Amino acid sequence: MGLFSKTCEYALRAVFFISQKTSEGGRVSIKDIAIGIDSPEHFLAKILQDLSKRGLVQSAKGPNGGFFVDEITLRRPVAEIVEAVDGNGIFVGCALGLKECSEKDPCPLHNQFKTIRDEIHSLLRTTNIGDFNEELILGINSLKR
Amino acid sequence: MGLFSKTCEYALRAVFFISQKTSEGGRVSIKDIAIGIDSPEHFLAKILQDLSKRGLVQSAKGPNGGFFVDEITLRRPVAEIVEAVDGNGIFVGCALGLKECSEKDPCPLHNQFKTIRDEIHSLLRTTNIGDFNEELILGINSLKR
DNA sequence: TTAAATTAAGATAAAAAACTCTTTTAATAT
DNA sequence: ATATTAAAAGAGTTTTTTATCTTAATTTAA
Repeated sequence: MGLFSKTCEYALRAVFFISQKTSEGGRVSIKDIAIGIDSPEHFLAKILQDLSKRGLVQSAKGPNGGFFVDEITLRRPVAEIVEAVDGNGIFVGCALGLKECSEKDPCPLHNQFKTIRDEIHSLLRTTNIGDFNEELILGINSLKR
Repeated sequence: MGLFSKTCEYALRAVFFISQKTSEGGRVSIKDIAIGIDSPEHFLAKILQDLSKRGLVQSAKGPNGGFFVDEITLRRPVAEIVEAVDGNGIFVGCALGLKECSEKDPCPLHNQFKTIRDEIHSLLRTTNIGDFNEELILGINSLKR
């Protein structure tokens, strides 16, 4: 098991990909995204549909249509994608799955994991969707394999 | 989604529970463990069967039988339970699910998450199964709800 | 105004994870 | 020896996640 669900992994890779390809204008099709991030096309379509509804990517139908990200989206934090897909469990949940785990009534791992969760949260809140465009264009970062 | 699978959450809670109940001797039955950590009994039985094979808990059949942990197990790191159940993906995998993500060919989140993974790993390597016995007995820590 | 391109939506399928139930095996105590 | 207790093992079900396929709805351009 990874940190995120498979759906969320695809979502993140797809949004980074779209961001990189369209931050200067243009559109990119589901097909090209699926190839670009090595994901199942139809499954990805579903995921992007959902992100599109939430405004975490933009889309246009018809010829010359496709997905893209606008200025504002570029500056939204990566945390919003994770939260849209996987919920906030990774930021606030209990490591041992207890519903009522808290400062007051903690599980054995509560304090240690609180720190780690907070780090994950702040990391994802402070990095934005468009933050990797350059590295991706330069080929320093990878989104497939 | 939590950090660990549900199976792993049950495993951790169960082992902490058994440790607490038996570190001074005695046995505890699956039924009592299931009640004590609020988990499905038969499902937990499977999980403990597996942990028992791997020596991460001890078991005895028959009257006065049940599960327990011996001296050595008390001092084994919690990481071994996680690894036995969920594998090492949480310690070494890529946040975006890429197989070949590495220092050389990193995904956009590689460096940030490397740090976090390492923290999780070292946290779980340095805390041992028996480390919470006192807190559990005193009721400072909780394993259900 | 029609054909082509492209996402949206819906229905279904396959795989994995979570959970249940029944039978067998082993140990103990009487 | 036998009955009883408790885990081990096996088979099966349900739910969730992941993936596929088909059709509908929009948009554009000729």
